[in-house]
Amino acid sequence: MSQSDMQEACDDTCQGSEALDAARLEDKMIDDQTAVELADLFRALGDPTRVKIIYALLQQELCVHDISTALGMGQSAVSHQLRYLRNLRILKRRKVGKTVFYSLDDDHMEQIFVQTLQHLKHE
Amino acid sequence: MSQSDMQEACDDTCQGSEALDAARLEDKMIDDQTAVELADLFRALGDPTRVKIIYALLQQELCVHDISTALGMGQSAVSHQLRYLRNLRILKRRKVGKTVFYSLDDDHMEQIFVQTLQHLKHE
DNA sequence: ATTACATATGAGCAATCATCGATATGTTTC
DNA sequence: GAAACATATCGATGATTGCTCATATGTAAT
Repeated sequence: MSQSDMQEACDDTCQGSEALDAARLEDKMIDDQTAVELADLFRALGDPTRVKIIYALLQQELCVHDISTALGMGQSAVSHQLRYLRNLRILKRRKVGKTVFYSLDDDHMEQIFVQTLQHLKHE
Repeated sequence: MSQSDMQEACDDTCQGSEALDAARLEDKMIDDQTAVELADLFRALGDPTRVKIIYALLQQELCVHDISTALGMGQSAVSHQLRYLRNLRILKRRKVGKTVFYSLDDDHMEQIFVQTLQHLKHE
């Protein structure tokens, strides 16, 4: 309660915000659903295991077992993450006999990784 | 244990993976630290509130109160997220009197958002 | 100094999540 | 059909996290 009072009052005193009436701010806001979808996608990349999986698949198609071996992780954990990434249409499957090959479903991932790696290196 | 047995055995039978000896896979893997740092960055973008904050700041510098108002959230919650994003050098501060203006510390975010929004729209 | 404002911080709680172990499904070979 | 293999799924658990409430810090005006 004391917070909303504070906010009301600030509308009159905040420097720099006179130029922004509420209407203008609304216009520049991202809509809720898009924000959630964006966040869901980013969160999918927000785990070291999934980063490693995607990075490996950036270079070549791999089967579950090979990913599991490469990461030194249990097959179950890897399979869970693969399903997770597939549900978000980041990965796709290709079945050959009993083996399932995973690969990227989209070529945006490469650019996203490149940009983010640049952000890391810089500064 | 039964899992590693399964993995050993698969090395001989997995189709398509004959071309990948362990050494080659190692070479194409991302190193652990980089994976963690990448994941940390992505996780920072993996929340609707933070997405909204960054999206708003993509267009203009804003003070804490204005962000708080725009998102319809408590000042404390916003302040916490701002600190979080600042620690990862995604945002920077500029102080004017009692007001603190936040803005992006880097111009990579725009590209990252553009690419990821494209991934969303497509398919 | 006192009051009001703007932001920052700390503790606690509910919810989410990554992993593991065990088991299930699907496929090939014998 | 039975056995072996590859992957998928289920349940449980420890760890992380986003928010709220309360309070602290810093700044400006009277």
